[in-house]
Amino acid sequence: MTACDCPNFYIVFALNSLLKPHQILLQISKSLFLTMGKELLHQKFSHIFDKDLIDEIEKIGTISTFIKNDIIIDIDQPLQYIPLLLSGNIKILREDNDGNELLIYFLEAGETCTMSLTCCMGASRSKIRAVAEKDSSLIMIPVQNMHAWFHNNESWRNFILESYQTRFDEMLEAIDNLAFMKMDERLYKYLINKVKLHTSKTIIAKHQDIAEDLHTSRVVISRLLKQFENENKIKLSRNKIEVL
Amino acid sequence: MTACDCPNFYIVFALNSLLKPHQILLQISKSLFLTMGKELLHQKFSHIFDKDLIDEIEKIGTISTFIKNDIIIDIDQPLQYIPLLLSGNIKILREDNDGNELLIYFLEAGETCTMSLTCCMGASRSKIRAVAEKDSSLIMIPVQNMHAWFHNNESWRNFILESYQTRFDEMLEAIDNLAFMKMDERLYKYLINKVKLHTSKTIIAKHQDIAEDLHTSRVVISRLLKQFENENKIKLSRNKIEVL
DNA sequence: GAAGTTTTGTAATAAATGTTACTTATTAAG
DNA sequence: CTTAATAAGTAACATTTATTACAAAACTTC
Repeated sequence: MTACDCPNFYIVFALNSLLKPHQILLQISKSLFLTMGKELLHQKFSHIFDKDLIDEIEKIGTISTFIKNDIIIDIDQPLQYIPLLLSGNIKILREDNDGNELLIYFLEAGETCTMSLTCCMGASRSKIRAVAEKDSSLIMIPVQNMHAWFHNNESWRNFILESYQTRFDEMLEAIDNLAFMKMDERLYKYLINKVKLHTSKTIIAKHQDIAEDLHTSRVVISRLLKQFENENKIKLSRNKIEVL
Repeated sequence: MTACDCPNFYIVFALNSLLKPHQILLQISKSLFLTMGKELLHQKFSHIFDKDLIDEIEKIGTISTFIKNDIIIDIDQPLQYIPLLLSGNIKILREDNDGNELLIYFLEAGETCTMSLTCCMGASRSKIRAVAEKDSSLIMIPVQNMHAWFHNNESWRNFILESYQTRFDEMLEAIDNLAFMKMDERLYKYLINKVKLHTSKTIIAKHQDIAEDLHTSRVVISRLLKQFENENKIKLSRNKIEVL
């Protein structure tokens, strides 16, 4: 009997990463898992895609799940699927030759990664790294379908164009941040952004992690965070930042 | 008799800018002017668009010319036309609230400004400034046509997608430059880029202009250029940099 | 709860970039 | 040719960010 024939089996979240002790395996039925995914697909995308397309995505797409910090797509990895984000958040990072990282933007549920669009179009490899910011679920669409839909489905075409536009704006914002803002402003904006994204005043992160996202050093971040605390903008504790 | 009825009249380059003494008015016939534009359209775009589309562009598009340093599109300006670059080069700049500029990328003949695509799609205003880097000619397509073609012409659709991809890559490169490179590297890359673009080893520019493109101060550029000269990478004179 | 590990705090210093102020060179205009 | 305007050179200093080094605090593990 294969896993597929069994109505109840363990869905192991994030098969492509090592599980850490605190990461609990959930015992759910495969059908429940798929139902949840489809539910999310309808919820997040039914106002974007027409009925027929939703049905086709449901039929063709495969659902993948990732836990926090999983690498979803890495740099230079060839892309055969377009991901639609059903739940969670994904951060899109750039890396230089020396391994320095920089956060470019976040993806939220109901969005796609435009980078993967450009890669799939040009049959090239990923230029960015996508990392799960929270536990996340995706529905993956094979490139062939994506191409076909682009030529025969208007709602898909509009979705792609709107995605490009959103991402373009975010890239411009990333450029503005780097070119015109000092590190303290960049950090504060980063904190506010995180708070919005997680709809919680409390950010769970180490100074080191933040330093990597902003491509600076841990000491710089600690220094600035302490300064923010003195200005009563935030409250610091180990692994935790509360934005006031 | 209006200008249009006259077979020979002065085409004033860059009607939207003040002419400087050295800028010569060319006396050419209107029909020659249009013929040249159409010739360029065929030359630069016939391998991109199908025959029918070229014909339609020829019929619908209006040709505009700009001289060096003309502002073609400014920030917050509403966009009703998509420009296709027939000849010359255009630089795309970003500006912050304090008026600081930053060069994002250059456009070459045969390309379009993807920014204007995103703006036209969303019926929003320009987020960037486009400045003629050389004397340039454009063919302008009204937004309505652009929309229609997107839905019924595959070569146009592919052109748009490829434009997005090119521009995306260039935005990523701009981000890399800002995030990972020091000013000396950024400046050297800028010089090399200019040399390639103008297919000439000699760059005609003031240190102040370069400083603005890279969003730094004139003194910093002068210092670094002098350093490059000492390293025999370039040769400096007033308003001129020769790359060796 | 002792020992080890991880995270944060902080000072001292270095390097990169930005600013000010002034001089010198080059070109343009009369 | 002289004067004025513009561009470039340069020194001194300020600010921002990066680096190094180490100590203190907060958690983990046994």
